[in-house]
Amino acid sequence: MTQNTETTSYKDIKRTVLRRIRSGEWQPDTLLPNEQDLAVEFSCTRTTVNRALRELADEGFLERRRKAGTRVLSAPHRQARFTIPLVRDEVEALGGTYRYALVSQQFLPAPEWLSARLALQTGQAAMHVRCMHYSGNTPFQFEDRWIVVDSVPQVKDADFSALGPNDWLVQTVPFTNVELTFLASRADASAAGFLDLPEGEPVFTAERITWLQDKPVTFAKMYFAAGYRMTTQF
Amino acid sequence: MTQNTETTSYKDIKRTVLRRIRSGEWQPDTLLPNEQDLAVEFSCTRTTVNRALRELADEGFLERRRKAGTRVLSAPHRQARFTIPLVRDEVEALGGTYRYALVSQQFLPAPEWLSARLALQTGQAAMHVRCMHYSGNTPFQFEDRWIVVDSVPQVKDADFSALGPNDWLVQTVPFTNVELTFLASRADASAAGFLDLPEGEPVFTAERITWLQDKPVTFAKMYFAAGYRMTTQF
DNA sequence: ATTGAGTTAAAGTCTACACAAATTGGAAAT
DNA sequence: ATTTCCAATTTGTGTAGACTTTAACTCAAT
Repeated sequence: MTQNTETTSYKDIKRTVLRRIRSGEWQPDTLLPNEQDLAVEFSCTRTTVNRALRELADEGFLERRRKAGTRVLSAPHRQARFTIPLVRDEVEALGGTYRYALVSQQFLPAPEWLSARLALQTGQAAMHVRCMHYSGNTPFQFEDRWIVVDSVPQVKDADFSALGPNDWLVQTVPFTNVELTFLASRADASAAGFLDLPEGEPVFTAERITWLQDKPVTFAKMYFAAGYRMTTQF
Repeated sequence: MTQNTETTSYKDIKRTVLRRIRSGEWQPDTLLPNEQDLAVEFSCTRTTVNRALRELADEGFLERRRKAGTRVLSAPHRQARFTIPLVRDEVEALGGTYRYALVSQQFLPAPEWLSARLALQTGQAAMHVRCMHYSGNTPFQFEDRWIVVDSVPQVKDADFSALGPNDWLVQTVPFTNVELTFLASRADASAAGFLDLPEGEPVFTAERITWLQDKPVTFAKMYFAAGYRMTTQF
């Protein structure tokens, strides 16, 4: 491997700047030297410094303003990134064998709460799908999903007995907007039954609404098995 | 071709590419034209195309590999970004008036579960702080935090009656690593009391562990009030 | 004091080019 | 049929320089 001496890449600069921030050399609110000066210090072009600082700002460490310069941001403005994995990937990442099972699938007029939530006409047709995701024989996630028939007419001919509704949707309809919500909910009778836990138990829950342009496509509520934790490091 | 010749910024390219993905013109798994060809199409340099595609890849829309090219990612591999706000900011963003209250503050040897979790010596000294965050007079969050004295000796003289431990830590110690976990837990007697909800109720909970280099600094468990939802759109 | 206009420093972006690094796909060797 | 190796392609990153946009600052006029 070729160790290029003295080449300062934007990654080196990022590392160095981060180190100075973390060591306290550049405290929060400190104004950094301008790009040109840093370019001289690191003996590279301003372009390279620019990229390094731009990315650090993007990652929430710095704040940059034209003419005002670049300053160190107080820590807690940071952002966290979570990967939203497919259930299958998540199960397999944990060393399990993924298994899917359809629970029920039927046409229904959209219930009132759903119509309100997705801004549907009252009584618009919807496909209601409930299914389970297992890791081996252990329940992993119970999914309760509504698909708006007007937005996805093909769903009338869909069969979710082998292919999960999420996979089917991904293959079938593109989407433009997603709203993802996490909350702690209480296991109702059916979720408790499928996830094999006592009714009323706290359940980590994700709600996902997907739109295609302005048209709501699907609303999904996913109940995770007991003990589920969503973790990220940064 | 209604290609506008006035502006060919990387933002225009991002917009156009996104539109093509969303319109279905470039379905998931589609291989995009290479940078050089796109540069010709947009009549700009490859550098500009590179920046546009790089950012889109960063945002989770594309996957790029040398020699293999750039392809559209199937949707669910996407990442979601959550801003981790300060409680104060969150309360104020919801239109409330933030209020802080210290519940208790005392030195204790770290309990076993904490020593295990943070890889401490058994019986290492710790500062245990419990406090409340209110929106007006409505409970918003109950915080239960441990601070490792060895890592933050100044904590011996800290007074958390006016300034919250998180704000104090941010001002006092830098940190290098954070692990953030979300889960649904069951309100124990004290959390239930402070948050004004029945014992055993599901509570959306965040755990945050912070390190300085290899040294664990603090472990915080934050219990949110009933009905709390963490939402993101993308 | 307050307002307003001009100056100017700093970041933002683009061009044009060069070389580096990865990795695919195929040819050659086994 | 399989493995090894090479070349071609594509993205990754850097240099050098120019022009643009924003907004902090200054100073004069109200």
